Amino acid sequence: MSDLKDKILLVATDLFHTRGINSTGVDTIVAVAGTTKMTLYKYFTSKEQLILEVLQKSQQDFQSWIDEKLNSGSKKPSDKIQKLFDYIEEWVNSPAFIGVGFIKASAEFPNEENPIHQLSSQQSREFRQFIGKLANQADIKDADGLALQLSLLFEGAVQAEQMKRGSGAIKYAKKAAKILIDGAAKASA
Amino acid sequence: MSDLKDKILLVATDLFHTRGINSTGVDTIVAVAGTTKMTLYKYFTSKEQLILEVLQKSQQDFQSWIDEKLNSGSKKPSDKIQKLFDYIEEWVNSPAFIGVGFIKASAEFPNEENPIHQLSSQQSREFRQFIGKLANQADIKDADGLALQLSLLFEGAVQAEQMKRGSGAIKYAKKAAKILIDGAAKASA
DNA sequence: TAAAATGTATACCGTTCTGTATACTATATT
DNA sequence: AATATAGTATACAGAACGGTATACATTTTA
Repeated sequence: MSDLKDKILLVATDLFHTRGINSTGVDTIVAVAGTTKMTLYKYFTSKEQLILEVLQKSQQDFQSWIDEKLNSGSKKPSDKIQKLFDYIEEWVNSPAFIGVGFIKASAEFPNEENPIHQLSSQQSREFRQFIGKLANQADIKDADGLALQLSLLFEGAVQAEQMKRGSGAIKYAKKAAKILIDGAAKASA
Repeated sequence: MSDLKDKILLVATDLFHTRGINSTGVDTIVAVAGTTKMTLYKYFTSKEQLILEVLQKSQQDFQSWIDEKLNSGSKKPSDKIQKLFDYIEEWVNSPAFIGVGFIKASAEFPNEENPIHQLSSQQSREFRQFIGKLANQADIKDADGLALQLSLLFEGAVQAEQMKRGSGAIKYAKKAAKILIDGAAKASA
């Protein structure tokens, strides 16, 4: 992949998060990236395509990071789901954290027929299913139900953290998650 | 208050939620409201002012609705906080539900110096404090902590419900809320 | 060395955006 | 009847938007 395409993706990701997607013009993106519109439109057929690729790359990066963390720790399923929010807290508190793409994108593009909304919705669903798989392997009875609850905490905490950095939202989300997981584990015994 | 100002506020509220704030032009608003830009700018000094008033009115309406519900039921504090998510579920499942303004607005205006972001942030904080007051009256020990957790569930569920209507998110949020409330109540005994 | 690919620079097109100026009409109020 | 008030209709200014056309420079490849 070209260096410039990467640079454009990186810059766009940052600008979309700090200024909003609709409020960020392609002129601004190329200016910050140090290139021109001609180059941008060589790699991306449209601004919409650029947005979609930014969303995809962001989610892939996050998912890879989480996967690696989970694989480097305990292999026991019940440990894994317990550790999940510890890793999320670590990720949210890292300086590189700028938010979750699909949460913002679905707010800026509420129309369900919009491709950007559809991708956002799909990413949210996939992350919930990922949690569900962890819950299932940990032999939790209503794994899908717990996964939905944990994803609500996750999305709520990220939202809160974006509204005000250092709000401590993620810390309390983690505590809540542990209570819900323990409750669900007990119910399955 | 003028009929037309009310109508503009109503139409703007609806359009902002269904199409997004930045994606809704004042031309569209006045066209749907059946009036002209001259009239809009007689009542609102700018689009930003209109957005701020829409946010304020939306939150006031919601808060009034919740207050009334809580006052018409049991006066016992521990009942009140237990009932809170029942009312929220009723509200989310009502046909009139279109979302929570401050959640979307803070996503579209991420800059913390922006007045719209500031109002959104304040409204989120006020709602959390409202839950905290209920928790306090119910003699829950870490009332603020529980309030934060419940607000995360609230915001997460509304977010999820907006991504896909009928997702059942609010139902599971309610279950999670009951678990967290019971846990917090026990800890204070 | 010739040609192909990659990127830059810049001007531009058509559209849409917020916001305003101007002139006109209908309705109350005094 | 005279006058203020509320609203309409419409045109337009000035800027920003997404996207394209053209011409040129640089590097890679064959």
